[in-house]
Amino acid sequence: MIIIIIILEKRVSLAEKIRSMTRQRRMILQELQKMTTHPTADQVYDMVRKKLPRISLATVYRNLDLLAQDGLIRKLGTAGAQMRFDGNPVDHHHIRCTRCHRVDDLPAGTVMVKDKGVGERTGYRIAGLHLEYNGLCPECQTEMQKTRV
Amino acid sequence: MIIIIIILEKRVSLAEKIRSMTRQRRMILQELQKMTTHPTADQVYDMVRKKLPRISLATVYRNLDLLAQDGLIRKLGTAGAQMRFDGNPVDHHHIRCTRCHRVDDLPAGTVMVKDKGVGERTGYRIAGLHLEYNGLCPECQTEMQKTRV
DNA sequence: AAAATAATAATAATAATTATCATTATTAAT
DNA sequence: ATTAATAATGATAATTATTATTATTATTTT
Repeated sequence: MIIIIIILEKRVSLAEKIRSMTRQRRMILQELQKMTTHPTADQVYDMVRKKLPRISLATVYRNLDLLAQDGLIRKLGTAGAQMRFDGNPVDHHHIRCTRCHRVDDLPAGTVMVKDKGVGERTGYRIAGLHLEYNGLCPECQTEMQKTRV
Repeated sequence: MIIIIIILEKRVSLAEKIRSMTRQRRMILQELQKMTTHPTADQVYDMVRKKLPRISLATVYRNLDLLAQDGLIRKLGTAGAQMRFDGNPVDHHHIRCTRCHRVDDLPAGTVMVKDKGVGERTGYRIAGLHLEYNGLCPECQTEMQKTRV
């Protein structure tokens, strides 16, 4: 008689893991959806604290991140990253790798931005614009393939 | 007899103040112009240190900032700022005030981005793009007028 | 040459974000 | 339902990038 014992490191689930919607997470989402000001994490914290006074700032940061991962909210801009500098002051656009964070130039003429009355519609006195693509760079694409099963 | 004495807080020059090009500033500019990698401040620091071993990281930060102010180099992205979150996950663009840093939505249909073969030309697997205008918001425009002489 | 101004190097301070970890809550298994 | 396993939280420490401070050195102006 042969007995095979398999010990799994983790419990296995065939279905995709669904994140549990905790009171805190729900409240953060609710409050953020009410605001149209594109708040910072500590501004969200201040709002949520009125409803859940014992919530921690770390919980707010963690959940904002998870909610963004799940596509329920968005992070703005390319902030969070470290500042980068370009020795070429002539207007041009960039593309940034989501994995290794390297930044490349977009060849001139690759993109065309056409706007009509941004200043008029927003009331802003326009100074400039910033356009950045993001994706997986060639090197990281091959790296990803190696890692795949 | 009336004697009027005017004591100026600063020496006054009719011409625009021209920043002196120090050895350190020149070297930072030179090295940055050689690099096409859009380096971070500490990467510039590492390069420049090979030539000027006694230079300080703070000097690198300071001069990168001044060089950007003078338009000789560029800062990338909207980093440096604090991360902001948007409760609306639907694709749309933004405009940010350079003075008070508030962020507003751009009304749908204000901007059209047309690109041809970004993936093909760069080798990246494109995931998305981020477009952000910047300028002076209505409130800051009036504030600026008040401050004017 | 002397006085005034500006820039630097070294380092301390700040501020935003992330990591740690004991405790509590939630989910799954028996 | 009870127990075991997993995940999330709150509190706080740690980290990291950047900015501020300051005594000293360099550069300009008078």
